[in-house]
Amino acid sequence: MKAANVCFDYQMARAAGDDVVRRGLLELAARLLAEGGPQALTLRHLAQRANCSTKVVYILFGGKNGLSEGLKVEGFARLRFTVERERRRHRDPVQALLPVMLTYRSFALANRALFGVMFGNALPEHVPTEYSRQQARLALGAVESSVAEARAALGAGPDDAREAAVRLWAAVHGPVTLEVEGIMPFDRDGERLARLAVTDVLASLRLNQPRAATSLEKTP
Amino acid sequence: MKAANVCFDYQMARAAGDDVVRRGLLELAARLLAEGGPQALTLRHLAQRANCSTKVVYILFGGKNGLSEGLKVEGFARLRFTVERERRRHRDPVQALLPVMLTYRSFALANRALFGVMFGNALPEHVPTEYSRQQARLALGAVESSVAEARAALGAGPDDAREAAVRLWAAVHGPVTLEVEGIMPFDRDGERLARLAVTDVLASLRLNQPRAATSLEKTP
DNA sequence: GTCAAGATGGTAACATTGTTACCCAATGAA
DNA sequence: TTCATTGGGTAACAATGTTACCATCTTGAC
Repeated sequence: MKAANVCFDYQMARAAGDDVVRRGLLELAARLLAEGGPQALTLRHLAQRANCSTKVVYILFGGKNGLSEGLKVEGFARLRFTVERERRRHRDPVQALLPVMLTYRSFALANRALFGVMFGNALPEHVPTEYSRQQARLALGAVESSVAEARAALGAGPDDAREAAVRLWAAVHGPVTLEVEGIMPFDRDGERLARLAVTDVLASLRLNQPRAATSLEKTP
Repeated sequence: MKAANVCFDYQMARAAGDDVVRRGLLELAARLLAEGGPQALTLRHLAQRANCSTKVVYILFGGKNGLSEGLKVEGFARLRFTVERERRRHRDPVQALLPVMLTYRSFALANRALFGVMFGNALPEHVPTEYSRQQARLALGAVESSVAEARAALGAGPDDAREAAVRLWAAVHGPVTLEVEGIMPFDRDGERLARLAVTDVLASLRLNQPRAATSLEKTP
């Protein structure tokens, strides 16, 4: 049997241990998803492209639910990485907040299908596991750190960085979801709507303007 | 064959014309969806409960895609009705804005599965038609009217009521989606998050406070 | 070194889905 | 009356997730 795919060959990866196989299958699954949408992610397609049988998915992931779960976790890990990278690109943590949140939109547009798996119910009847929710929390943690840094730099801002992060996340999630799912009524500039959504919340949190950095102590 | 369902019997509705059949099938489909989630909405289930064959769905809707489309349109019609009803319950159009937007959340919680069909891709590989997008626009129109009324009452507010409506819609859509899909990291009060999201945008639009109603002309 | 036991994984069958080919019946027009 | 057309039921088909069965391969005890 000839190798069916240059990206990942099961028979080759098998020699390197289960972790490599798992990772390779997940990457291939993500590629199938990106190429042909959710309907293209079939156990048989995956097995064929990976040069193995569908049984392997059942051994390593326990079935398609497990594979979806793995994809979800993978997606949140990538999102977290993307957000963190953008966060590090900025010196001023206050000025960083807006671009960091807009990274959410870039990620969604660049990984539409994966985004659909992570948030929408692109894969039918998938029950999210506690583990995947934990991964989502980790991704949100990057935003939370960003908020905390900005607050520290301003000497002001919300007490509850976690709640502020959730509000920012939710604010950007709305327009991005509407845009990426193609439901946005009245075609509008998605980037502009996302930016407005973020700045509205930032203004409410008093995290928008890098007002002349006062060296006051934190006590009022 | 005995009647399989008290809600809708195909053989009985047939005598009343196609529109009744279409409406009855849609209502039954929505009920199946609400009762058992997207996986319970099967053409065979639907046909069995309706006491007919799956062929009828193909004749009236053209297949499952058409049925999903019909459900989507039905959902947007219901959403619009709900929003309009809430809008009429208030005298002061400015004070109405927040409860009107929160109706979005009530609707999503009361019709989780239908909401998933309307916005998430709960039904696989559904391509939204221009007609369904038009229905979504109609539902958004209710919000737009609400914004326009508030602006008129205040003698101020955004010039572009449509853009303001889209921003409000997107703002509330984020937290509601995260809540209803069960992805909200760190369990939070969904109602509070939705309210904050709306008020943040309202503040940005200067539509929040019914500041002492000035009888000034609109010119500055 | 040999043999048994357990894991690994491929094949094929099964149940369920959307979809459609085939066919029957009814209804209306010529 | 007869024929054609349309509505609609049955059953078959293709694709999918899942699993029973079985071959093969490793591995550890004696």
